[in-house]
Amino acid sequence: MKNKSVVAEATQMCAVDYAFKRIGGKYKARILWYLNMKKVLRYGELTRTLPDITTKMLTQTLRELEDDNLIVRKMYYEVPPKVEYSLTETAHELIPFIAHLHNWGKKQIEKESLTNRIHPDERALAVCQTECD
Amino acid sequence: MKNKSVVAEATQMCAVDYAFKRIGGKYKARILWYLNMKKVLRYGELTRTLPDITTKMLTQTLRELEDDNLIVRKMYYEVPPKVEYSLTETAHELIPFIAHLHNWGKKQIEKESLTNRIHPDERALAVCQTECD
DNA sequence: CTGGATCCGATCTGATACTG
DNA sequence: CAGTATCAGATCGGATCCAG
Repeated sequence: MKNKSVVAEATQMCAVDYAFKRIGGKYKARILWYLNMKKVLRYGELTRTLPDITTKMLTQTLRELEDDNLIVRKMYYEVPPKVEYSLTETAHELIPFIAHLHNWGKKQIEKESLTNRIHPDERALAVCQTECD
Repeated sequence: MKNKSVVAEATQMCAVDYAFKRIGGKYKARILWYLNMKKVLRYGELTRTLPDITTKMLTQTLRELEDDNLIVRKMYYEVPPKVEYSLTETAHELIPFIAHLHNWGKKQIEKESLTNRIHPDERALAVCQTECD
């Protein structure tokens, strides 16, 4: 049951390293990014927003983000259950970074499309660009 | 011998995800960060700058960064051998974000030191802060 | 609807020994 | 000095089934 929270075992490492450990999971940055755009998302919405994630990974990632104080989990005791996730203030401070990273990534992807004769309109990007932008 | 370069298999993913794949390795951001500070580093210098890395990981990481066009490897055919690593232009565009991440990480670490009664002067941070700042 | 639990292969990381 | 090679351990990620 031990989540691998990074907080509370910090220190002894470079701040850059630390930061990456905290948001460097396979889906963490994306989840933060989406949460920033939509402000609030329910579990099911996240599942649909990240079509490639399994429930296990989503739950696990959300727990780690929560333990690391980057997201807030708000439960409504109803039937059927309802849970909402949103960013913490700490996470908000990270958004500019993720935004820049996103722009940089987009630029690089476009650059590759040109040099590798991959047509940008090949449907590949379409899925996510609509989500990201 | 296949290095796991991210370039050329891009697309089909979110730009944030893509960017993270490219600089998200365990040591990648740190190496870029140090290279930015020192401009040029030799293999041995990198080994000393990242005291916890093994030669295998260092070599592997450097190769991936090189394949992904983030660092330049310059060999001097001398005895003893000499190799210098430096950032590419593309990588330079990334530095502001890493700096941002670095500041965020530092802030969080300090915050933790307060709440978790870990004394900041416990030698833990000393090693790296002198390198990072 | 929002997860938890388990099993298992893939991937990543490290320790150690060796080399031009 | 700047790596390479090999083996093994650790961690990650996914599939599947189950539950309040």
